[in-house]
Amino acid sequence: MPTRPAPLLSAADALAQLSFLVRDTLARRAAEQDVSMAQARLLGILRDRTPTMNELAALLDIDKSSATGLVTRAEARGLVRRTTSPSDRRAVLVELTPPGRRLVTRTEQLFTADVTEILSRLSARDRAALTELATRVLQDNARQREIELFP
Amino acid sequence: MPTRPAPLLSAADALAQLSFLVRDTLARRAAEQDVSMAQARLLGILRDRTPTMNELAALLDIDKSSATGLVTRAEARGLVRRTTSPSDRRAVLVELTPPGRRLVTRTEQLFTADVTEILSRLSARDRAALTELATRVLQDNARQREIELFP
DNA sequence: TATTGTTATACTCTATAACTATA
DNA sequence: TATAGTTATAGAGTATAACAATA
Repeated sequence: MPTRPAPLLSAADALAQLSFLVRDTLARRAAEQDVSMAQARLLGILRDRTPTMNELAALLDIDKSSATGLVTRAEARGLVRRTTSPSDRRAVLVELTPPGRRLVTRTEQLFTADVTEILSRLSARDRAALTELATRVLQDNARQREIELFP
Repeated sequence: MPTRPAPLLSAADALAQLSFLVRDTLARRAAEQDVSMAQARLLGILRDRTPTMNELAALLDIDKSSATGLVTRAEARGLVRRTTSPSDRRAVLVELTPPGRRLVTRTEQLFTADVTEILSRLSARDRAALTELATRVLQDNARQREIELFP
């Protein structure tokens, strides 16, 4: 087992700065497609789910009235669509349209290439370790917030 | 050497979601002190500098008119103060007030405690590994962009 | 009565363009 | 003329509170 040098950043500083780096990378790719960060996040969530408006607000951690506006603007651009839930006529399901899905796919491909580049100096083992540790942290958090990390 | 289970998220997904988690955590603590994410970022930058309005806009990567509004709102809350540059009467210097500095310090302490909690399910070894890997990624990125990670 | 979603309203943050004061 | 900063304006994103429809 190789020993590692002591980190020069605290855990808090390292995670904060890494999050800014990742965020800026994603924001740049989203902006290339004329989509804001909030819209990109919305579309990313809808990639694998068709949540109700309430569930969507919980997943985005915003108020349901904010989710209404976000979805309305995305709908006006033809990226998502509203349907009425068959099981509860009060509930609204939100799903990607084909153009919305294409945009998500393109953004994802570009962002994945960016992350590959960002991690390119790590060994394959270290890349896997970083991904696995991040996933565990997210799983712990999702469990605590009682939301599903893997839909 | 213990083997790790294969991650259920891709590196891109894991880093994207982790960045949202960290950002939301910081935003929540800032909100507790009635400060937005943008205000918190502004105050954080002013912790170690007294830039001109122009330099501030560059550091925040926003338009100078946006910086004007940001500083005006922070000034109205007594968190920052404007002074005229002695060397150029057009230029405005922005600096923290004592209450602004106290707020920065408190927010930093709270955020550090949050990160400790977020990582609490990891072993000490895994926490150190995550911090060290994140730091290496940031160092690699800073080197490539010819920027100093540690100023 | 409780829940789901929308609307009305207000504030923050951001950008573009036009403007003032100084260099 | 050029630069530093502000103002006017507009749009996105967010929250709170009140509301309608459904359960």
